[in-house]
Amino acid sequence: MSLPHAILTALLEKPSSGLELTRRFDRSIGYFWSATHQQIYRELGRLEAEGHIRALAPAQPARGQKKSYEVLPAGRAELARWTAAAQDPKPHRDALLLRLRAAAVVGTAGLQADLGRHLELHRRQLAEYEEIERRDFPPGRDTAEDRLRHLVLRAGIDLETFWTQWLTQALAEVAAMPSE
Amino acid sequence: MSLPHAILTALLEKPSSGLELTRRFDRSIGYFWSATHQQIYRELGRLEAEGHIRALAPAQPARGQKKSYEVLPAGRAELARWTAAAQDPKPHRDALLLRLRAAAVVGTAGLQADLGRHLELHRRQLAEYEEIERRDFPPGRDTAEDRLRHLVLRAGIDLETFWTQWLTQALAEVAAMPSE
DNA sequence: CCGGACATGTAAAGAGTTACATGATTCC
DNA sequence: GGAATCATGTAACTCTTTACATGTCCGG
Repeated sequence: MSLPHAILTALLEKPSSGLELTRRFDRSIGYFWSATHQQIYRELGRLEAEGHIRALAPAQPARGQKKSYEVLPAGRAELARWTAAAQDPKPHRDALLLRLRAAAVVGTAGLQADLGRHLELHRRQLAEYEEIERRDFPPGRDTAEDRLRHLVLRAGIDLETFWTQWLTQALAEVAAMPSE
Repeated sequence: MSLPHAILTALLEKPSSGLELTRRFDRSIGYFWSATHQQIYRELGRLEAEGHIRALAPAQPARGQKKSYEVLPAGRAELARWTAAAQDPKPHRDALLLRLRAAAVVGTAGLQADLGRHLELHRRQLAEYEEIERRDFPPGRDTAEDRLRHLVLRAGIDLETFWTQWLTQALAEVAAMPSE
């Protein structure tokens, strides 16, 4: 149940329309909570019905018309409540690790190419995060908000760093094996 | 679409009944692909209908009767196909990172306790993985299967190590902030 | 006035979660 | 024979994904 809270956070950072939110979920927020435009429109409808957000610019709500939303006090309160509430971590699901375990049983034939592709994807993501860090978090700025957001970005950087290293090692191991 | 392949892998490692699989998904396999017993029974039914697995010990298939399954050649072939096929990584979803980003907007009040709880959970998971490494991967063993499974376990260990370090730093940062 | 980009949605299928139901076995 | 445990399963719900539908606006 995190999607509504992801949307509330995004709207508090900046009131937006559905499509603008979709774009921000393709970068920024989406790096750790992805969502498609269908999910976003549905959830915007629910949040409005619950009184957590409200449409700005009361143009006629026609189909091709842009509709922007802002967060109401009730929405901010709900987000604060959720942020502070205890939540158990969700169990992981990682298809790549599963595939390696499967490969231990059925053989590694054909696996190398996709491992290499994943390595390249993680390298690119890492480069993108590092670019964001250079741009948005130059040494010296020091508000509480900056430190928190930088911490989140550091998690992304460190995780991508881990995956590039792990995949490099995995590729070396798989390359050294008979294809069976 | 990875659950059937997780089950095929588990059944190839060792033919099992639904409940035995459920238990193994609570350790081992479940560390990177979790599943509940309801999912497992539903999927066992599908896999049997598709001819990928078959029930062993042809006792009458009554309700409280144990029913074990083994993988058929078609199931092994499907698993090999899936293992080698190119797959895009699924986008991440991490509620804790989202909460930190939300806290940058609504304040960090109440967050510390749950960060500490998560840190403790990750420490325990790390200790469990390290225990498994000591037990199952003593220096010297060197089959291809061992190396692959060890690689998967190392990913678990390194990820948990990352989270304990990251959470330690996050706690320090949050503790140093005014609660707003 | 038409094609493409912008913008908001609907429908249906798939995957995962939660709650509950039912029968068999074993131990007291 | 009653309670606890083992074992398999159903049902309902939520969340996510994929494909499609519809309307607006703007440039040429």
